[in-house]
Amino acid sequence: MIIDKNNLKMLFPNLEEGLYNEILKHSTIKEVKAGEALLRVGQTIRSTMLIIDGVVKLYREDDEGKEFFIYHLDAGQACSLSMVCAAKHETSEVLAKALTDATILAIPLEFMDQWMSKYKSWYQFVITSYRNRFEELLKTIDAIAFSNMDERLEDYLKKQVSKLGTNLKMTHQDIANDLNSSREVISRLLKKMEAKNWVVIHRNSMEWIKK
Amino acid sequence: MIIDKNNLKMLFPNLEEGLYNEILKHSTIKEVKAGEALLRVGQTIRSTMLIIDGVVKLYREDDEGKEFFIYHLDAGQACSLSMVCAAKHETSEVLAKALTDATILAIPLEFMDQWMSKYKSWYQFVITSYRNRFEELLKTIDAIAFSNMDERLEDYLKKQVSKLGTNLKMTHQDIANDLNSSREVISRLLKKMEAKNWVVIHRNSMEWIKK
DNA sequence: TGTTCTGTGTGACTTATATCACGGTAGCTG
DNA sequence: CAGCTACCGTGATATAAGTCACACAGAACA
Repeated sequence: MIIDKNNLKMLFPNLEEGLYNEILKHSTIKEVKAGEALLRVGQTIRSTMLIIDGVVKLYREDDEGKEFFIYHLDAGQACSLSMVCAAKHETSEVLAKALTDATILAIPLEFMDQWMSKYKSWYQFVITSYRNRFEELLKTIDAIAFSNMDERLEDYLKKQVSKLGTNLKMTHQDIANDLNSSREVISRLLKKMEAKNWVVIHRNSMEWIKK
Repeated sequence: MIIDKNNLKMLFPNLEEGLYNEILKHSTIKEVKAGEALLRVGQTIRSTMLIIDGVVKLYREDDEGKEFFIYHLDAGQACSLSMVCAAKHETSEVLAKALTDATILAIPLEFMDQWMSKYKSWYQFVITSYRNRFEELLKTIDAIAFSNMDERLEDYLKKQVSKLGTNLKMTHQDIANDLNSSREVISRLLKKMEAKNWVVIHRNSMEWIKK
């Protein structure tokens, strides 16, 4: 994928002219295949990552390696954690996996500090990213603290639909893993949703038909 | 409480000289009584808050007003959310309550932007605050996603002890509210902990004796 | 001093979710 | 096509947590 100033402007509007040039000059492009991890727990972060294309999923891991889905990142967003960590030369607390094939712009960490004082628009962008990610985390907490599995499943599917369209290619086991539940539970809940005409279940996929 | 440059330096080390002066010049001091709310959900945030003295508890609220405890803020820390929100003139997503009597330094939001580009130490401080708060949130998610109530209760009590000492003046109902559980459940779990000699239960209080 | 209130303890029961055990089936692969 | 494997459905059962009902005890107060 070729990235020029124009598509950078489309994805990240409101940055200063000079900043677009610097980004293009200093960043490297990473192509990631769907399913691949682009950041692992414990990995040292050496660059800030901007999502150019595709969707990335962020996970929290427990001691036994169970992966709990926390939120999505779309094109035009930045991995906030990579920004905080990068600024402090620290390691990742999360696992990031490409949901679709994805293109990532990696900006070496030394520019974080530099641009922060040089470009007001960069500072605004970073702060806004943080706020948005923080809010996502709070919503995740709401879901697990206050909602039952049926609501959480509904939310989860709606989010997937908003990223990938109504035809969801995933198994019940996949969903169970993301929600830290079990296949049987998800199967039963999906059946109930099918009875309510929210979804049509196939093998290895399903179709979300609820408006 | 009188705040001068010296105690500011003690609480927030590594800031630039000029920045301490600016903080003292432009901020106002707020005294809050234990139990009082210093920030409500939906409230517009007009200043960034630094904790000078005391302990503050942050909560997430659901639609029916149930309060779910997320983390503590100590003296020397900043309310990250007040920083993000302040920078964008937005409203609060959380409820902040004083756990003890507390002293807060409120810095009008216009200085956020200014100092960010003027003082590298301020930028570092803000970024570090974020990272730390983000990590707290992730730990909170771990707890509710991966742990049972007994572990969560233990964690919770240990945190309280680290803030307030081993003599905890709170009712079982208070704890149940913070953990979004019910009094009976907490009562039973505490009984089990007492049997293991982790805690001695009194009326309206308990003593944590586990090392 | 007795009365009231608030906090606590506990058994019985309900509910949500997890786990176990299995049987069935779609789709691939040789 | 046979046979295999991954996925799905479902009853039975287990477990954690929430709810209900009520008894009781210490503190507060009149």
